[in-house]
Amino acid sequence: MIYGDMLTARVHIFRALGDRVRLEILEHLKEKSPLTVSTLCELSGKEQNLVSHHLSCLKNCGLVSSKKDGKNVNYSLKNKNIIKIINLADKHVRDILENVLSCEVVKNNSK
Amino acid sequence: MIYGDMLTARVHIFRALGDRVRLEILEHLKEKSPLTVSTLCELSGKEQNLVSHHLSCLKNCGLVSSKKDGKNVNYSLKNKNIIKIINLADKHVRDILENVLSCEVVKNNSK
DNA sequence: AATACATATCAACATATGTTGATATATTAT
DNA sequence: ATAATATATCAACATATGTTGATATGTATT
Repeated sequence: MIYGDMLTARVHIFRALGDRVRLEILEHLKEKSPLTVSTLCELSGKEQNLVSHHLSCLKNCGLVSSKKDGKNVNYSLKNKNIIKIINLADKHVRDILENVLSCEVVKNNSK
Repeated sequence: MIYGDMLTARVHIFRALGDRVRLEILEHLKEKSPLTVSTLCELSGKEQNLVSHHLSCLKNCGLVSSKKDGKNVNYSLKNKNIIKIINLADKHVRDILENVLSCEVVKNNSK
């Protein structure tokens, strides 16, 4: 069986990923890294304090890294692993959609 | 940019994974599938209503499947993709640990 | 039919979490 | 030094979520 600490870490990672605003931030960083906080605010249309708050969560969970540059702070995806996790989640969603679409009952009715 | 629906689906999947009890259930199902609700209760030491509740969440999110067998209900992991996602999360945790351990400052101090 | 067993569901409560507004900190420019 | 900009943090509120206890549903057994 798995260690309690690893389980806790798993929970934290998935919780960090289980928020719309944070996923949007990651999506922007996936398209272009690094980005400043204010740029992320513009792109997401969210308030600065909210974006900062979520960025600190993402950073605590090791999903993004930050580097100070003057009065700006540049955020980047921590590594490619995060993209893999998100892609697998997307694949899962698509697989489930396929299951639904392959339902025989629906298939027959829709003919 | 990603579609809103896909983003919502992502959030749901990660939220479903971001709970200790649900991850424990998945861990048990990873070791052995299928398992009945009562067996999962014994293994996890949780109440039946709680386990049922979380199983319905896991099922809604397509992470487990169920099959009725008399008065029992057998639950299984939906597919191998879920194991991959969990493994990637674990890898991420380990990667972060490695980052911490490779910190030069700490290295020098601990010599 | 009555009972026991397995599972699901509901209401209520406690807690965690996201959001907002205000404010603090730090850096650059005037 | 002062003002302006960028970011972080805090308290307070609203909402979502997990948990618990009670109950309902469905199946097998006697």
